[in-house]
Amino acid sequence: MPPEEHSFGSQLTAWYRRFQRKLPWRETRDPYAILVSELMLQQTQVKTVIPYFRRFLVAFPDPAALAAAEEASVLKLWQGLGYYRRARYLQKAAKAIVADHGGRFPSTKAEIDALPGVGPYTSAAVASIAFGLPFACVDGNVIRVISRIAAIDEDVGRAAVKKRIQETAQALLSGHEPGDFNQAVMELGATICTPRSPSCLACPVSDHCSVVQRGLMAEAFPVKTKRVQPSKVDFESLFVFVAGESPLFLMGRRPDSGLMASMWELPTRVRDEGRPWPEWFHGELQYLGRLEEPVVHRFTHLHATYRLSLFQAAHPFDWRIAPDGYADTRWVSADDLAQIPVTKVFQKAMPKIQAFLNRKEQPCPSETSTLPGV
DNA sequence: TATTCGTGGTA
DNA sequence: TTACCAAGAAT
Repeated sequence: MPPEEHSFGSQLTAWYRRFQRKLPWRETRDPYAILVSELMLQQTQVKTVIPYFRRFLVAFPDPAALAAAEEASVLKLWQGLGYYRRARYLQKAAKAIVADHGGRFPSTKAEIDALPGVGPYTSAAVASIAFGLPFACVDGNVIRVISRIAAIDEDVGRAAVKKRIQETAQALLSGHEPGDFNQAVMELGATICTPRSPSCLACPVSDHCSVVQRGLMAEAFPVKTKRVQPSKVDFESLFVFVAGESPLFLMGRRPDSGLMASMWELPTRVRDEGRPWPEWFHGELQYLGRLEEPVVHRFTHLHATYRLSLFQAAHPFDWRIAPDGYADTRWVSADDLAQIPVTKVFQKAMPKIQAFLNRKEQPCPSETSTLPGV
């Protein structure tokens, strides 16, 4: 039986259909495009994702195109978006769609759920948005909205509380168009029922909200336990270059698992004063100096500082630093940088290196080097 | 269940 | 400056 006109779901979906933001992934029902958007949107803000989404679909318009691509070219399009394993999962999913489903996107909840990188949220989102299947998705927005609607004052990190939120969302979805309902809850969380300073006066479902009805503070919900403090780590990095018409410098490809997997960066290791760089270091290189200020970068679980030392080599040489675990190393030119996926830390470091070299070369402007930008 | 995965925005 | 968090999943 259909829900009442003034029910939570009816009022919310009506609001959504009228006031929803115009977003690129809302202009298609192609399940592959929806999947791409959902993988990109994991822990990542809408505004950040939009240009990445457009570029990605131009380069890889369907699962077959993505499945056939070089991994490096996939990571290149993901460069700067973070959580790079998502890019690898997405390509794995495309390969699975080609291999296991003949290139046709699977249309059942169980099959979607089995795709790499697809968890409870993404599975429900794709199933509901692309196929109209009645599964409520629960992301950070939904947790916030439901915890306020129901005034849930228990820690949402607990499994039992998450289950309650999931079940509440599922019950509220009943009888409504699943894709619109799910997106409506998230849209409400993103634009009205925000973490701080929510706009309760503009909320289309405040009549149904326990927090509003009881005069509670919306910002007190959801209840979360505090996070662990990020640890601090000092790194030291090398910029080793060979001058010339087309200058080259050394880069390493990180291992295919762990932090920034498979991304390229300047040769870097955990700082250990007193430990010399390997033997090849001696004789081959001319020391140019080090950057005065380290490059600082904050990850979610790590606060990192990178101290950079600069060297010049007469010729490219065989470089081995296997003990520090690079999957590959290369002498890179400016043209190469357009192809190689690099970390944000590298992008932060390059201008500082350029500035250092420019200062050093000022006495000889005629020899001004043309080191590549990022 | 807890940790490990990036980066950008906000107060 | 720090803390928090954003359309989470894998291990």
